[in-house]
Amino acid sequence: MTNPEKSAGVKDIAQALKISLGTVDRALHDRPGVSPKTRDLVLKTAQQLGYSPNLAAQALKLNRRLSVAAVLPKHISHFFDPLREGIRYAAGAAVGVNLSLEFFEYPRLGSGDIEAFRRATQKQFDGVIFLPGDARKYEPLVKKAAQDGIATMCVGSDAPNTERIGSVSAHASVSGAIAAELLSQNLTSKAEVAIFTGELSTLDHVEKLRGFAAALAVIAPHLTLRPALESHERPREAYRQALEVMKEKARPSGIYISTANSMPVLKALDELSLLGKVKVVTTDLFRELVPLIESGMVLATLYQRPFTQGKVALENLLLHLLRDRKPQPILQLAPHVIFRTNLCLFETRVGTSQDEDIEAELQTQ
Amino acid sequence: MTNPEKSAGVKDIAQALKISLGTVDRALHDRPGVSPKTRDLVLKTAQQLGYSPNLAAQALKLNRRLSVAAVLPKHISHFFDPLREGIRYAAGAAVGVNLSLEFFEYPRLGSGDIEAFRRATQKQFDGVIFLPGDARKYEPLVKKAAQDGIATMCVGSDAPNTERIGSVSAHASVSGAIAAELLSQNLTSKAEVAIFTGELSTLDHVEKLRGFAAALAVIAPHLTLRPALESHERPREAYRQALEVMKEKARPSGIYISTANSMPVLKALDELSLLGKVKVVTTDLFRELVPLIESGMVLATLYQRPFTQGKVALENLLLHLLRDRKPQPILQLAPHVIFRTNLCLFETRVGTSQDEDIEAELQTQ
DNA sequence: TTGAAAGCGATACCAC
DNA sequence: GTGGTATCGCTTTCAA
Repeated sequence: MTNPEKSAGVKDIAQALKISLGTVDRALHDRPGVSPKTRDLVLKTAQQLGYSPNLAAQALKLNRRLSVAAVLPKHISHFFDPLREGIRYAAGAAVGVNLSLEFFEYPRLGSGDIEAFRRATQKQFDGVIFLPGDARKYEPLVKKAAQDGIATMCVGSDAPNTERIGSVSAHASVSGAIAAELLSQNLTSKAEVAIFTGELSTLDHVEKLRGFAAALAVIAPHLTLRPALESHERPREAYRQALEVMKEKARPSGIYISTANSMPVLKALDELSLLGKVKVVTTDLFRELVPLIESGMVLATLYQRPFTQGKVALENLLLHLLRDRKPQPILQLAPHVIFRTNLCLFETRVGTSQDEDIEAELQTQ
Repeated sequence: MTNPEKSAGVKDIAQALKISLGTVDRALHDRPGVSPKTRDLVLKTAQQLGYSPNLAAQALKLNRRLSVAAVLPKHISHFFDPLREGIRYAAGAAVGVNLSLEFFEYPRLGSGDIEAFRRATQKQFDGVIFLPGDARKYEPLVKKAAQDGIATMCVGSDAPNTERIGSVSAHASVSGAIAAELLSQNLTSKAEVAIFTGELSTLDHVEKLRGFAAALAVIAPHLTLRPALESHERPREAYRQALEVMKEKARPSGIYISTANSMPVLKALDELSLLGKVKVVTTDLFRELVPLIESGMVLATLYQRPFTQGKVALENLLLHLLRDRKPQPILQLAPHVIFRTNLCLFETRVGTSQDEDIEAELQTQ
């Protein structure tokens, strides 16, 4: 039994067994060129002595250098800017790796994303972080990347059943379910509710719809759900649809907007003088939304924590790249429910958050 | 201009200037024994070359060893166990430090806490993480610790205007305000609401009361607040008070329990067949609460993220101890609002979460 | 004021 | 199969 204050290193094991450092190293790492007997002996004494490798020394010697690409859209910037910052933050916090990070941008989901991904995977990066819009389209590309030895990590949404090494996103169906619960709490009598979504080919949006509908059915039988309104992320379309549906005599009393593209809908409501009369739950947080939440015109918004998503995505990618390649971790973050009363904790980040805001970002991550 | 792929090190600077490594190091670290001229020259070229120190090498050479104590109560375990785990997690993730962590325990807040803190600060730790119950009583102790060169970090609550190097807690007044908003959403007509609190000498509890009352006044003028009920964390007392107040003819329609000690109150409600009829918002999450949230008997609970609190507390303490001692960061985490619909994301941790649950912990941190 | 060199702990290469 | 040893980049001590 040695000094328990100081954890043992390879040297200690070698001394204890009167063998060389090289042998100890080989045994510990299951490398060829060591007899089974000595291997077991080393492993056992390592256990006994409480061996734990000095990570700093390990990192120094190995001198790993990794290159990672992040392929993300420019829009919507209030979501992807903090996400990128989360990635940068995690990159800065990474110790013992010489990490080179390259960002690839494309205008928006569905326009140039596949091409950007292809461009990124052609340069031999060690890992690529990307947002799978239409997941099906990425299947062959991710497969090819995996064959080329490029680890791919989904962020913002998932591409299930592909060779990606993991994914990080806000839990979509739970987001939808929370929206349903909030509306049910605020609409006590029989009423109709509507959901405005973006693109039902995006897994994330289907899941939100699913979660919303399911929760309504279970906990709010007094609320009936209208057919989902798909705006395809086009503001005009969303505005038109909102005007149309809200002008009806039997208009919905509650609305869930499951995409960040909520302003057109809110504008329509405003013009019809329905803001505040109709209960609205939105998604994400951005500058224009702030006064609406503060004044109670919007009941709540479901914050998808883009900074944390980016941070966690890179952290896990590095874990995969540096340590043993484990089975795919599918992380689904708990969305933050932002009301007018806790808005202040998130408000610092509504602008494209810069520099000093990192402290604040960390506070609510 | 050198290869931009690889960031420059001390060696590169030395070579560029044809001076020795020692001089470069002295200049970079503003150590004595270097002429102002060469110092500036080194600093300038460091800038030009994009010098960034190899943290692994730095850590290896410095071989810092730090000792940290965490002084926390045994009860309530569903809060402090995950908090301790968060501390352990951060300790495990710390690279380049030989960290020795020692836990001090005492039965509960107010019984043995001061003594435990004193015991911990007598052994010369580099840092101490503790929960300031009655903050006033800690003032002289924290001052003494600071004089002895021990960095103290508050967790769970804060001890303002003391020499602690920082604090991490859930934002208390916002917690109270959210509770008010939830009740106001669920009680639309004129009604009374009650708040059950623990100890009004604890800053955290006063703040929750403050936030609750303030938000009620602003956004829910139709709700009137009864005088706060202080249980002093005694279950019997809470139960008695609950029975008494809920038996009245003009009983409250909404209840906010701002302490984890909510079961006695819920038991009283159950016995009076008021569960589900009275709107209840609780604090924290533990096994017994789960079915009540699932069934809608409890509207929501405000989760104070103990794991994250512990993790962040140690992370910041280490930051202070290793890097430059910065001004005190007061971190107030955004509490998670847990409804029946997002309960599933938090449920994994209701037992005293063990081993494998870390992944889940991280998911919702 | 500056230079040279030893070593932190783990790894990998080359002898034997 | 095993032992010795140079090396990663930085800090620090000792000489000059």
